[in-house]
Amino acid sequence: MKQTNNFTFLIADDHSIVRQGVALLIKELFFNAKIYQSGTFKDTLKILKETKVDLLILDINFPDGNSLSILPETKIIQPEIKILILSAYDEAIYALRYLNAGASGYLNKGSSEEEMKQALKSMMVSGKYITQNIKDKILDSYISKKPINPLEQLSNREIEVARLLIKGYGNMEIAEMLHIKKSTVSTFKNRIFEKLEIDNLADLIDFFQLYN
Amino acid sequence: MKQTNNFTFLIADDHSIVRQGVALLIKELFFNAKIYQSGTFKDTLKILKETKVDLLILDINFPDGNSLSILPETKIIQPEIKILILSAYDEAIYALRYLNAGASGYLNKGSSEEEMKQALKSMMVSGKYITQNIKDKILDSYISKKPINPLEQLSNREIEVARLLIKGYGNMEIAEMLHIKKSTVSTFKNRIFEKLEIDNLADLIDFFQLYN
DNA sequence: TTTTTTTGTAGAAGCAATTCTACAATTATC
DNA sequence: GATAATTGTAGAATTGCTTCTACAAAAAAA
Repeated sequence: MKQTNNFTFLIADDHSIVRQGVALLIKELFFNAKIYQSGTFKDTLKILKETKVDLLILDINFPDGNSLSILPETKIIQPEIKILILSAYDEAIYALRYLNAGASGYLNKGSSEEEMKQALKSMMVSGKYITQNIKDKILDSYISKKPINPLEQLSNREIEVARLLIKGYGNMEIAEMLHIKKSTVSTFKNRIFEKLEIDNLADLIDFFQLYN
Repeated sequence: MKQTNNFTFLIADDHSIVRQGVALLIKELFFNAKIYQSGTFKDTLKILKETKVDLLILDINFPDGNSLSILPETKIIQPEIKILILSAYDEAIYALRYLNAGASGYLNKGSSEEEMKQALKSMMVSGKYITQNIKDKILDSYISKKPINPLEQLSNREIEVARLLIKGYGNMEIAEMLHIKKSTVSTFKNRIFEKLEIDNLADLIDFFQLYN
């Protein structure tokens, strides 16, 4: 059954097909919805300044700069706005960051149509949408008191090693630079990976790009 | 003005919103269109085997393995099929590869709705769609023979391996995925590094971030 | 249309990285 | 103040990765 409420949506994504797809979904759920679209950072802020928006649907890979920095700006312009993050990554790591920065929902692009509709409804009704997966993460973070920035878990020496690793140095090179044995470097690498719950260099590089 | 022809489309993309968006676009242009959708490699081939499809719209980042290898298979099953590649990356390097492998059109996800409609119409009318941008690339590549983008130096298989490497997969995993020996993966890794004049994964990731 | 280069593949030997175990020193926690 | 957890360090065994060599097929160059 279609809602008759007069909500206003802004879809911020640089891919017009994605915008079209989301718009279609919204129309199916909210009959009278006003839907705005923007493909750039600039346009997004422009629309936000001009028009009161109920729900901003924001793509995580925004072209000009990272979408993380839009969040605080958006909240300043429209403190009441609800923000649903649309992400191409399934990594729940990213979710916490965005939720912390002011978003109140996080949705993966790979989700089914049903999940998406659920997310949209949930955002409009209860103002938030968080999957069980992410809820678990948040709980974990409370229980274990792990910092939101996972890199804070690393000890000084671990950070030191991690920095050299992401620059592309091998274990032996790092051992020489830090005047320790290569087996020690391996141990550190292992501990770093364990703490961040990853198992390869590419993910470590991602982490440093995101959180550093 | 709407066409009345009875075309069949298959949209292969792992993101349902994208599929919805494309489907909407097609419906606007081709009134009676039959539209199939698939979210995996397997489904795509299954549908192709069962149903005659006029136009396959294929996402470049298909989850299970690379979409490049679907092209020859598709052409074997349905030699008459037209293929339009949908890419999230800037056309640059990839377009030529895919056109060479049997695609007859290449479209960026960031294109405007108008461009997309143009592409779809063009695919159905003339059987191909290539932007001026790509035409220029083709010309350039004929004239200068020198790739502007260093990644163009890599062969198809090398690109394939490189993309798995930057996702963090190890040699053995890649060997399994591509059904080759791990020593072969090592050889490829070496050739990739040589061609790009680098010697570690971190630099490879940088390269892909810059040029891709 | 030969000749040369590139591409896709792999075996074997050697080298590097990981895993498992360990331990003392520091730092938290109870 | 005593007990537990974390940190910095390393050896040995194993596993994974690189290097060097090789070869056939395809593509490009001469």
